[in-house]
Amino acid sequence: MQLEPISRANLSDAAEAAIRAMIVDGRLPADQRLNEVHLAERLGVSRTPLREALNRLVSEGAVEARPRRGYFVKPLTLAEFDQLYDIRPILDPAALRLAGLPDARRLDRLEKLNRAFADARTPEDAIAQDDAWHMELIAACPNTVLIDLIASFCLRTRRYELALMREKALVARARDDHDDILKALRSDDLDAACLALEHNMRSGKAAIVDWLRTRATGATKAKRS
Amino acid sequence: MQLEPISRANLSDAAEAAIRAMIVDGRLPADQRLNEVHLAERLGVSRTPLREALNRLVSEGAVEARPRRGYFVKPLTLAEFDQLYDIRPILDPAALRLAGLPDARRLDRLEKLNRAFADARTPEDAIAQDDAWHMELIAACPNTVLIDLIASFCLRTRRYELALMREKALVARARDDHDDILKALRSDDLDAACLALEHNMRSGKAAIVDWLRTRATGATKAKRS
DNA sequence: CAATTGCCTATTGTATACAGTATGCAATTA
DNA sequence: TAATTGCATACTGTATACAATAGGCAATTG
Repeated sequence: MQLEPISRANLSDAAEAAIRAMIVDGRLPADQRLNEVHLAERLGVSRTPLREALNRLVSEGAVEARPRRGYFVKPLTLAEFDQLYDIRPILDPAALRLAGLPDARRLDRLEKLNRAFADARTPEDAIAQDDAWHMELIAACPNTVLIDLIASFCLRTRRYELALMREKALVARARDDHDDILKALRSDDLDAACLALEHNMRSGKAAIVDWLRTRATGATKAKRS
Repeated sequence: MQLEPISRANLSDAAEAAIRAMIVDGRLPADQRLNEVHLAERLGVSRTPLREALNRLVSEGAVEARPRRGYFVKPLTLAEFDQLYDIRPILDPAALRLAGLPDARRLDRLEKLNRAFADARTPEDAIAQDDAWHMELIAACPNTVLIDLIASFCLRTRRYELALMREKALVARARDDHDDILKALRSDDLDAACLALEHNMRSGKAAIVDWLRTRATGATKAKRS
């Protein structure tokens, strides 16, 4: 018989997930100082696993560490977003090229994921489905380092995408983009698929850039944790 | 007057650097278990900063963490190297393209660095100069996330390059590669420079792959820390 | 009154103590 | 003798105690 090993929870991982969720959905606003003692109390863990969690979030880019000053929620900036989204259209098509044309089973899964994406009720769900779609697209890529790298970029861009999705529903356009990519793949045209993928990432970027531009920058005053 | 702020040492950073050095130069062999208590004693720090250092090395890819089992020196594998070096020729030319043609001052610095590279006495020095050359080449790239990413790949590939350089001196070929890139840049031909850069990375890869293949894999038995 | 300096407090950096788990060995049983 | 089980031990995961530093406030001085 086949059993999943029961998850013996690890406090650092739990804290990391909890803090990331609070940052992503805005309960911890930009530039918020993260007081170790208060935050540890609120999460019901000690400072040791909390600090491990914070350090991982630093390497993920969600939190900034100023030595001997503390940890702060990294604000969303047009500059960072611009840079993150200039990298994805480099990485993703390269991964797809290495993956080659997907087999029939994967194509079916991609169509199913795209429908789930279109039907998503919440922004959180939509982004999760979109990420899942893109990861499935390149799942056959033999370069796992590249796959991990792309996955880490998914996490890093999530805050931006969520902030946008809260205001605008851009799912329809992205779903059509995905359909275009699938169509090219079904005609065994890898080059066209890569181009469409690049276009998908760049147009997604343009939408968020517009939104960040119109938004009054800053204005989120830091309060105590 | 201009003063450097004196470095108020941070034990985590110091430990991180010390452990990385020991891994890179082989004092800590592959698959070596890193006992927290022993290693902390040897470095003269407590377990807390040591663990922070180890966790950072994990995200750098030099160390592997098995939950509740401990930390281990990640062995060099052909598979990982293959993947790392398939990514650099994607990232570096993209960064160069974003950076555009370098100005005269940067070209001069590049030639100077290339001479220092050719004159390097030790493998460590040669690799440091090579990395410096590549980072200088893309220094004008406005995408700092991409630059940081490439820098992190430099660190991750360093162990492989050092292992190779210890046996073979491949500096001459790489120096000529660099010269080719510079020549293209001086003729204002960005496309040709990007192509030459890609070739430089791929041929470097081929050399190390050959070496890893001929080497008897494994054979480095793990001992206590 | 402005500027500087010294002290106080809050907070991070580090060390250590405690708890729980994985691994190896010995004892036991068939 | 082989297999299994219980136990001892060493190690990681977590909590907490201690040390050191940064920032603010007040006192002092010109």
